[in-house]
Amino acid sequence: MREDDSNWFSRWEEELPSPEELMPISQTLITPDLALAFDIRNPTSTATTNTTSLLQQNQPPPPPAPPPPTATTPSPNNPLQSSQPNSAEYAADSADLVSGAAGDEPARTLKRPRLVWTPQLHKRFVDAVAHLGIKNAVPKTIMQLMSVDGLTRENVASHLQKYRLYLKRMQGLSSGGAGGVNGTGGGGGGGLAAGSDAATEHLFASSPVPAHFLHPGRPNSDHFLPFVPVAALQHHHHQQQMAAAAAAVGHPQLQSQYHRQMGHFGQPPNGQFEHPFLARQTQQPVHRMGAPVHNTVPGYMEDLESASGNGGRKVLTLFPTGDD
DNA sequence: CCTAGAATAT
DNA sequence: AATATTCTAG
Repeated sequence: MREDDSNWFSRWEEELPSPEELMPISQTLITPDLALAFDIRNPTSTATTNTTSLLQQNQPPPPPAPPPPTATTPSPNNPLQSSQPNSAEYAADSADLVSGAAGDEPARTLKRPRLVWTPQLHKRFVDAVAHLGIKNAVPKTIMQLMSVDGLTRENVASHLQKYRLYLKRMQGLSSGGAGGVNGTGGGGGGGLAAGSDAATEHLFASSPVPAHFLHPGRPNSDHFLPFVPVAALQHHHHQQQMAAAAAAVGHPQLQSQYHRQMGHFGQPPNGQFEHPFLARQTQQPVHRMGAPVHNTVPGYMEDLESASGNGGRKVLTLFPTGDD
Protein backbone atom coordinates (compact mmCIF):
# COMPACT_ATOMS: atom_id res chain seq x y z
CA MET A 1 0.00 0.00 0.00
CA ARG A 2 2.57 2.41 1.08
CA GLU A 3 4.90 1.26 -1.56
CA ASP A 4 2.62 2.66 -4.03
CA ASP A 5 3.26 6.18 -3.09
CA SER A 6 6.87 5.33 -2.82
CA ASN A 7 7.21 4.95 -6.45
CA TRP A 8 4.29 6.56 -7.94
CA PHE A 9 6.46 9.48 -8.49
CA SER A 10 9.36 7.46 -9.64
CA ARG A 11 7.79 6.91 -12.91
CA TRP A 12 6.18 10.17 -13.35
CA GLU A 13 8.69 11.14 -15.91
CA GLU A 14 8.71 7.83 -17.54
CA GLU A 15 6.01 8.80 -19.82
CA LEU A 16 7.53 11.99 -20.76
CA PRO A 17 7.91 12.09 -24.45
CA SER A 18 11.29 11.10 -25.55
CA PRO A 19 12.95 12.63 -28.52
CA GLU A 20 11.90 9.71 -30.58
CA GLU A 21 8.37 10.18 -29.56
CA LEU A 22 8.38 13.75 -30.41
CA MET A 23 7.68 14.18 -33.98
CA PRO A 24 9.12 17.24 -35.54
CA ILE A 25 6.10 17.64 -37.62
CA SER A 26 4.93 20.71 -35.94
CA GLN A 27 6.12 22.97 -38.62
CA THR A 28 5.31 20.60 -41.32
CA LEU A 29 1.71 20.83 -40.49
CA ILE A 30 1.71 24.45 -39.93
CA THR A 31 1.49 26.88 -42.68
CA PRO A 32 4.18 29.49 -42.85
CA ASP A 33 1.67 32.06 -41.98
CA LEU A 34 0.59 30.13 -38.98
CA ALA A 35 4.07 29.38 -37.92
CA LEU A 36 4.90 32.98 -38.12
CA ALA A 37 1.92 33.87 -36.13
CA PHE A 38 2.99 31.53 -33.43
CA ASP A 39 6.50 32.59 -33.62
CA ILE A 40 7.54 29.15 -34.51
CA ARG A 41 10.76 28.63 -36.30
CA ASN A 42 11.73 25.75 -38.36
CA PRO A 43 13.30 22.98 -36.42
CA THR A 44 16.12 23.09 -38.78
CA SER A 45 16.76 26.64 -37.90
CA THR A 46 15.91 26.72 -34.31
CA ALA A 47 15.73 23.39 -32.68
CA THR A 48 16.05 24.85 -29.30
CA THR A 49 12.56 23.96 -28.46
CA ASN A 50 13.59 20.92 -26.64
CA THR A 51 12.10 22.01 -23.50
CA THR A 52 9.03 20.35 -22.32
CA SER A 53 6.79 19.02 -24.92
CA LEU A 54 3.43 17.60 -24.64
CA LEU A 55 2.26 15.13 -27.07
CA GLN A 56 -1.17 15.18 -28.28
CA GLN A 57 -2.99 12.52 -30.06
CA ASN A 58 -5.14 13.77 -32.73
CA GLN A 59 -8.46 12.35 -33.34
CA PRO A 60 -8.99 9.72 -35.94
CA PRO A 61 -7.28 11.32 -38.86
CA PRO A 62 -9.54 11.92 -41.79
CA PRO A 63 -8.87 10.38 -45.11
CA PRO A 64 -5.78 11.53 -46.87
CA ALA A 65 -7.92 13.16 -49.41
CA PRO A 66 -10.27 15.42 -47.57
CA PRO A 67 -13.07 16.05 -49.96
CA PRO A 68 -14.46 19.52 -49.51
CA PRO A 69 -18.05 18.46 -49.15
CA THR A 70 -17.15 16.06 -46.42
CA ALA A 71 -16.96 18.56 -43.71
CA THR A 72 -19.04 16.46 -41.45
CA THR A 73 -16.59 16.77 -38.68
CA PRO A 74 -15.00 20.10 -38.86
CA SER A 75 -14.87 21.65 -35.46
CA PRO A 76 -18.10 22.83 -34.11
CA ASN A 77 -16.84 24.93 -31.38
CA ASN A 78 -17.20 28.39 -32.57
CA PRO A 79 -20.67 29.68 -32.27
CA LEU A 80 -19.70 32.88 -33.91
CA GLN A 81 -18.43 31.13 -36.90
CA SER A 82 -21.52 29.71 -38.37
CA SER A 83 -19.71 27.91 -41.04
CA GLN A 84 -21.93 26.64 -43.72
CA PRO A 85 -22.83 22.99 -43.66
CA ASN A 86 -20.26 21.79 -46.00
CA SER A 87 -19.48 24.30 -48.63
CA ALA A 88 -18.05 26.65 -46.11
CA GLU A 89 -14.74 24.91 -46.20
CA TYR A 90 -12.04 26.68 -44.37
CA ALA A 91 -9.44 29.11 -45.48
CA ALA A 92 -11.47 29.74 -48.53
CA ASP A 93 -13.71 32.21 -46.89
CA SER A 94 -10.72 33.62 -45.19
CA ALA A 95 -11.23 35.21 -41.89
CA ASP A 96 -13.78 37.75 -42.59
CA LEU A 97 -15.25 37.36 -39.23
CA VAL A 98 -12.02 37.70 -37.46
CA SER A 99 -10.52 39.92 -40.04
CA GLY A 100 -10.72 42.84 -37.75
CA ALA A 101 -8.78 41.00 -35.13
CA ALA A 102 -6.50 39.27 -37.49
CA GLY A 103 -5.32 42.46 -38.95
CA ASP A 104 -1.68 41.64 -38.94
CA GLU A 105 -1.22 39.24 -36.13
CA PRO A 106 -3.81 36.53 -36.40
CA ALA A 107 -2.33 34.60 -33.61
CA ARG A 108 -3.01 37.44 -31.36
CA THR A 109 -6.42 38.47 -30.30
CA LEU A 110 -7.70 35.12 -31.27
CA LYS A 111 -9.63 33.05 -28.93
CA ARG A 112 -7.95 30.12 -27.50
CA PRO A 113 -9.12 26.87 -28.95
CA ARG A 114 -10.48 24.20 -26.78
CA LEU A 115 -7.91 22.25 -25.00
CA VAL A 116 -8.16 18.54 -25.32
CA TRP A 117 -7.15 16.64 -22.28
CA THR A 118 -5.44 13.60 -23.56
CA PRO A 119 -4.33 10.81 -21.31
CA GLN A 120 -0.84 12.09 -21.54
CA LEU A 121 -1.85 15.54 -20.66
CA HIS A 122 -3.94 14.30 -17.85
CA LYS A 123 -1.10 12.15 -16.68
CA ARG A 124 1.04 15.13 -16.50
CA PHE A 125 -1.63 16.85 -14.63
CA VAL A 126 -2.00 14.11 -12.10
CA ASP A 127 1.70 13.81 -11.67
CA ALA A 128 2.00 17.46 -11.12
CA VAL A 129 -0.71 17.41 -8.55
CA ALA A 130 0.84 14.43 -6.91
CA HIS A 131 4.19 16.07 -6.72
CA LEU A 132 2.81 19.21 -5.40
CA GLY A 133 0.62 17.62 -2.87
CA ILE A 134 -2.97 18.43 -2.37
CA LYS A 135 -2.07 21.49 -0.47
CA ASN A 136 -0.07 23.11 -3.15
CA ALA A 137 -1.97 21.67 -5.95
CA VAL A 138 -3.61 24.79 -7.05
CA PRO A 139 -4.23 25.64 -10.63
CA LYS A 140 -1.39 28.03 -11.01
CA THR A 141 1.15 25.80 -9.46
CA ILE A 142 -0.02 22.82 -11.33
CA MET A 143 0.10 24.70 -14.53
CA GLN A 144 3.64 25.74 -13.86
CA LEU A 145 4.73 22.32 -12.93
CA MET A 146 3.23 20.86 -15.99
CA SER A 147 5.12 23.28 -18.06
CA VAL A 148 2.94 22.73 -20.97
CA ASP A 149 3.03 25.46 -23.41
CA GLY A 150 -0.31 26.92 -24.06
CA LEU A 151 -1.75 25.61 -20.89
CA THR A 152 -3.50 28.25 -18.97
CA ARG A 153 -4.51 28.46 -15.43
CA GLU A 154 -8.08 28.32 -16.52
CA ASN A 155 -7.44 25.12 -18.36
CA VAL A 156 -6.01 23.54 -15.31
CA ALA A 157 -8.58 24.96 -13.03
CA SER A 158 -11.32 23.62 -15.11
CA HIS A 159 -9.80 20.22 -15.34
CA LEU A 160 -8.98 20.24 -11.70
CA GLN A 161 -12.56 20.88 -10.97
CA LYS A 162 -13.59 17.85 -12.82
CA TYR A 163 -10.80 15.81 -11.42
CA ARG A 164 -11.87 16.63 -7.94
CA LEU A 165 -15.31 15.43 -8.63
CA TYR A 166 -13.83 12.26 -9.89
CA LEU A 167 -11.81 11.84 -6.76
CA LYS A 168 -14.83 12.56 -4.75
CA ARG A 169 -16.68 9.80 -6.38
CA MET A 170 -13.84 7.48 -5.78
CA GLN A 171 -13.72 8.35 -2.17
CA GLY A 172 -17.32 7.59 -1.85
CA LEU A 173 -16.84 4.23 -3.35
CA SER A 174 -13.62 3.25 -1.73
CA SER A 175 -14.48 4.67 1.64
CA GLY A 176 -16.90 1.83 2.08
CA GLY A 177 -14.41 -0.89 2.46
CA ALA A 178 -11.58 -0.42 0.12
CA GLY A 179 -8.90 1.47 1.87
CA GLY A 180 -6.47 1.13 -0.89
CA VAL A 181 -6.73 3.02 -4.01
CA ASN A 182 -5.69 1.01 -6.91
CA GLY A 183 -5.59 3.20 -9.83
CA THR A 184 -4.46 1.03 -12.66
CA GLY A 185 -7.06 -1.46 -13.37
CA GLY A 186 -7.59 -1.74 -9.70
CA GLY A 187 -10.06 0.43 -7.94
CA GLY A 188 -10.50 2.73 -10.82
CA GLY A 189 -11.09 0.09 -13.36
CA GLY A 190 -12.78 -2.38 -11.12
CA GLY A 191 -15.07 -0.12 -9.28
CA LEU A 192 -16.73 1.80 -11.96
CA ALA A 193 -18.36 4.83 -10.59
CA ALA A 194 -21.87 4.95 -11.74
CA GLY A 195 -22.56 8.13 -13.50
CA SER A 196 -19.18 8.40 -15.03
CA ASP A 197 -18.81 7.51 -18.58
CA ALA A 198 -16.34 5.10 -19.91
CA ALA A 199 -14.50 7.85 -21.61
CA THR A 200 -14.03 9.78 -18.46
CA GLU A 201 -13.24 6.74 -16.48
CA HIS A 202 -10.65 5.75 -18.95
CA LEU A 203 -9.10 9.07 -19.06
CA PHE A 204 -8.79 9.34 -15.37
CA ALA A 205 -7.98 5.72 -15.01
CA SER A 206 -5.11 6.16 -17.34
CA SER A 207 -3.27 7.80 -14.54
CA PRO A 208 -3.07 6.15 -11.20
CA VAL A 209 -4.42 8.30 -8.53
CA PRO A 210 -2.07 8.76 -5.64
CA ALA A 211 -3.58 7.33 -2.55
CA HIS A 212 -3.34 10.47 -0.57
CA PHE A 213 -5.57 12.10 -3.06
CA LEU A 214 -8.47 10.24 -1.71
CA HIS A 215 -7.60 10.88 1.84
CA PRO A 216 -7.81 14.53 2.48
CA GLY A 217 -7.77 13.98 6.15
CA ARG A 218 -4.28 12.73 6.08
CA PRO A 219 -1.53 14.81 4.67
CA ASN A 220 0.87 12.06 5.07
CA SER A 221 2.32 11.67 1.71
CA ASP A 222 3.26 15.09 0.90
CA HIS A 223 6.57 13.72 0.23
CA PHE A 224 9.66 15.68 0.34
CA LEU A 225 9.72 16.81 -3.14
CA PRO A 226 9.84 20.50 -2.90
CA PHE A 227 11.35 20.61 -6.25
CA VAL A 228 10.42 23.62 -8.13
CA PRO A 229 10.49 23.00 -11.77
CA VAL A 230 10.62 25.49 -14.46
CA ALA A 231 8.34 28.29 -14.13
CA ALA A 232 7.69 30.68 -16.80
CA LEU A 233 4.87 32.82 -15.90
CA GLN A 234 2.60 34.09 -18.41
CA HIS A 235 1.04 37.39 -18.37
CA HIS A 236 -2.64 37.60 -18.31
CA HIS A 237 -4.83 35.51 -20.32
CA HIS A 238 -5.16 36.74 -23.83
CA GLN A 239 -1.69 35.99 -24.86
CA GLN A 240 -0.46 34.42 -27.97
CA GLN A 241 0.99 31.34 -26.46
CA MET A 242 -1.55 29.17 -28.02
CA ALA A 243 1.04 27.39 -29.98
CA ALA A 244 0.48 24.19 -28.16
CA ALA A 245 -3.14 24.70 -27.86
CA ALA A 246 -3.41 25.36 -31.50
CA ALA A 247 -1.72 22.15 -32.20
CA ALA A 248 -3.43 20.10 -29.60
CA VAL A 249 -6.63 21.78 -30.10
CA GLY A 250 -8.77 22.68 -32.93
CA HIS A 251 -8.87 26.27 -33.56
CA PRO A 252 -11.98 27.52 -35.24
CA GLN A 253 -10.22 28.02 -38.43
CA LEU A 254 -6.73 26.94 -37.78
CA GLN A 255 -7.75 23.48 -36.97
CA SER A 256 -9.09 23.02 -40.39
CA GLN A 257 -5.70 23.69 -41.73
CA TYR A 258 -4.14 21.30 -39.38
CA HIS A 259 -6.48 18.61 -40.27
CA ARG A 260 -6.10 19.37 -43.84
CA GLN A 261 -2.39 19.16 -43.68
CA MET A 262 -2.36 16.24 -41.39
CA GLY A 263 -4.56 14.60 -43.80
CA HIS A 264 -1.78 13.15 -45.77
CA PHE A 265 -0.38 11.55 -42.76
CA GLY A 266 -2.30 8.43 -43.37
CA GLN A 267 -1.72 6.00 -40.62
CA PRO A 268 0.40 3.00 -41.19
CA PRO A 269 -1.61 -0.15 -41.63
CA ASN A 270 -0.49 -1.55 -38.39
CA GLY A 271 1.39 1.11 -36.55
CA GLN A 272 -0.83 3.56 -34.91
CA PHE A 273 1.38 6.46 -34.39
CA GLU A 274 0.16 9.57 -32.89
CA HIS A 275 0.91 13.07 -33.81
CA PRO A 276 2.77 14.44 -30.98
CA PHE A 277 3.80 17.95 -31.36
CA LEU A 278 3.72 20.82 -29.07
CA ALA A 279 6.95 22.21 -28.14
CA ARG A 280 7.08 24.31 -25.18
CA GLN A 281 8.84 27.42 -26.02
CA THR A 282 10.32 29.21 -23.16
CA GLN A 283 8.15 32.03 -22.30
CA GLN A 284 9.74 35.26 -21.58
CA PRO A 285 7.19 37.26 -19.79
CA VAL A 286 8.00 37.88 -16.24
CA HIS A 287 5.35 39.23 -14.17
CA ARG A 288 6.34 39.54 -10.63
CA MET A 289 5.84 36.99 -8.11
CA GLY A 290 6.77 36.19 -4.61
CA ALA A 291 6.98 32.59 -5.46
CA PRO A 292 10.42 31.06 -5.48
CA VAL A 293 10.03 29.94 -8.96
CA HIS A 294 13.32 29.49 -10.59
CA ASN A 295 13.66 29.56 -14.21
CA THR A 296 15.48 26.37 -14.68
CA VAL A 297 13.93 25.65 -17.91
CA PRO A 298 14.54 22.10 -18.93
CA GLY A 299 15.05 18.94 -17.05
CA TYR A 300 13.71 18.92 -13.60
CA MET A 301 14.08 15.28 -12.88
CA GLU A 302 16.21 13.93 -15.54
CA ASP A 303 18.26 11.78 -13.29
CA LEU A 304 15.15 10.54 -11.73
CA GLU A 305 14.53 8.72 -14.86
CA SER A 306 17.32 6.34 -14.15
CA ALA A 307 15.90 5.91 -10.73
CA SER A 308 13.17 3.92 -12.24
CA GLY A 309 14.36 0.59 -11.06
CA ASN A 310 11.83 -0.80 -13.31
CA GLY A 311 13.18 -3.68 -15.19
CA GLY A 312 10.09 -3.80 -17.24
CA ARG A 313 9.78 -0.83 -19.36
CA LYS A 314 6.59 1.02 -19.51
CA VAL A 315 4.63 0.64 -22.60
CA LEU A 316 3.84 4.22 -22.93
CA THR A 317 0.20 3.92 -23.27
CA LEU A 318 -0.78 5.88 -26.22
CA PHE A 319 -4.30 5.64 -25.17
CA PRO A 320 -6.24 5.45 -21.99
CA THR A 321 -5.46 1.90 -21.30
CA GLY A 322 -5.00 0.27 -24.56
CA ASP A 323 -7.66 -2.11 -23.60
CA ASP A 324 -11.07 -2.01 -24.96
C1' DC B 1 -5.12 43.24 -7.15
C1' DC B 2 -4.62 38.37 -7.75
C1' DT B 3 -6.02 33.52 -7.26
C1' DA B 4 -8.92 29.52 -6.17
C1' DG B 5 -13.17 27.52 -6.54
C1' DA B 6 -17.73 27.00 -7.89
C1' DA B 7 -21.30 28.04 -11.10
C1' DT B 8 -22.79 28.66 -15.41
C1' DA B 9 -22.47 28.79 -20.47
C1' DT B 10 -21.30 26.86 -24.94
C1' DA C 1 -20.07 15.38 -21.98
C1' DA C 2 -16.08 18.12 -22.05
C1' DT C 3 -14.17 22.68 -21.68
C1' DA C 4 -14.50 27.45 -21.39
C1' DT C 5 -15.92 31.44 -19.34
C1' DT C 6 -17.90 34.02 -15.76
C1' DC C 7 -18.80 35.15 -11.02
C1' DT C 8 -17.80 35.29 -6.22
C1' DA C 9 -15.05 34.92 -2.20
C1' DG C 10 -10.70 35.08 0.22
